Amino acid sequence: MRTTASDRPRESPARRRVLDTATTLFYAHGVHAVGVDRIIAEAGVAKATFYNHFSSKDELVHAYLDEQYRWQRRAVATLRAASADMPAREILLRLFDLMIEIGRAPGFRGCPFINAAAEFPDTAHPVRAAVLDHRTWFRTMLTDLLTAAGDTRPRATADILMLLRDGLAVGCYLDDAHTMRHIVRDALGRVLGPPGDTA
Amino acid sequence: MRTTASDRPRESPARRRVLDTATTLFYAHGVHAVGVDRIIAEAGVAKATFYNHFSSKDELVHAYLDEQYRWQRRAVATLRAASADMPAREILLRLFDLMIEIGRAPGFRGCPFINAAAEFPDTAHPVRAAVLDHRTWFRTMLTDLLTAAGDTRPRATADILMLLRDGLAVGCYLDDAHTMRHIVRDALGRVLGPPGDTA
DNA sequence: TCGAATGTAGACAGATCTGTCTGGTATCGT
DNA sequence: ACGATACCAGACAGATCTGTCTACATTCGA
Repeated sequence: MRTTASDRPRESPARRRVLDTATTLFYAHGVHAVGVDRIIAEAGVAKATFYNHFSSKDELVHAYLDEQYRWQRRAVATLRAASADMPAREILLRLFDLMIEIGRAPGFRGCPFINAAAEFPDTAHPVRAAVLDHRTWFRTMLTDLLTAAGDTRPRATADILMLLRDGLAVGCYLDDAHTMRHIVRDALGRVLGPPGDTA
Repeated sequence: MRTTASDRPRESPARRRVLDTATTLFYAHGVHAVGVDRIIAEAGVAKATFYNHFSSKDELVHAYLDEQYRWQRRAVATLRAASADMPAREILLRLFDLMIEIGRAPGFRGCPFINAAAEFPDTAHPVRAAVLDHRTWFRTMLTDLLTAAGDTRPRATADILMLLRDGLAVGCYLDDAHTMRHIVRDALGRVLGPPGDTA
């Protein structure tokens, strides 16, 4: 059973090019710094085509974040599938390793959701709703993993891991991304306690 | 000895109004979302006057961050002066309490430096240099406090506290700022270890 | 073969952006 | 009294912003 259709917008080569280009440009330069003209020029798409697929720039921004969300969920699903036979604590450590790996990659510019929120102050804006959705998902996933790992206060610990996650994203962008692995491992060790500890 | 003058730009009522207005607008809406026209209109200042005090909008942005930096150093200096007779660990806890208090205030929109960095990708831009200066200062201050508190690895711990600081700023903006106090206290307890512990 | 869908190219409107410039006014020290 | 300084008001240039529109080309299924 294919689930390509219905709820998600129709796929087309032009739409794909626009979304890919917008993703690159929005992330690299910020949303407000990139105009529609530049996006369609680099995507090689006519303006009418653009507005045929997206009713406004705001909708494109929302689609950009939606796709980021989708990628992250897929990445986490892949990680969990590949680590199915491992203890939950190990999966957690690998999750943070994965985030640091991403943060060390050239061109990393922080968390796209945090960055977008910095540019969209209106909490009623769909972009902010997308940011909240993403955060809720991530926090819930952390809580699940911590529960499976036997953490006695999984929700409290998940809130702390959210601090580390956000700090990791900012730190990889603004500080030395190479030292971040040690820092985060140290932090995780202190926050989670010694291995096998259920406190 | 007054140090009001020379190195810092000349003070004037018009300049003051411009900088205050820009601070409010830049922080509330983001730098790129606020134009010079709006700033001078709300500041009640002529355009020529604006460009007489600031050679460009970029310079105004830099002045905005510079002032934020100044405010934070003053706030920390005040805190340390008021807590001079307390153990360093207690000062650290109060420092984070202060940050959370700020983060809970209405209109809080995250760390102005992190937000500015999200809008300025060019690492060679003066704005990014200002962000780095601020981070270096803050990390150094944490290291000093941790050293005074008898932490055995003050630099490593300071790096972790940077994670918490950044996560705190993001979390107060995007999540429930009211629960952040408990979360951060919990995190500090785990990261710093039990009171009196020098590990 | 025809019509619908999808695409390109680009003019256009109306607003807003940064930065420059002219001209007039008020204040203040000397 | 006078010159310097600071300020206000606003026109202006040139670019760029979002979004709409016209006109035409291509593809493909019925």
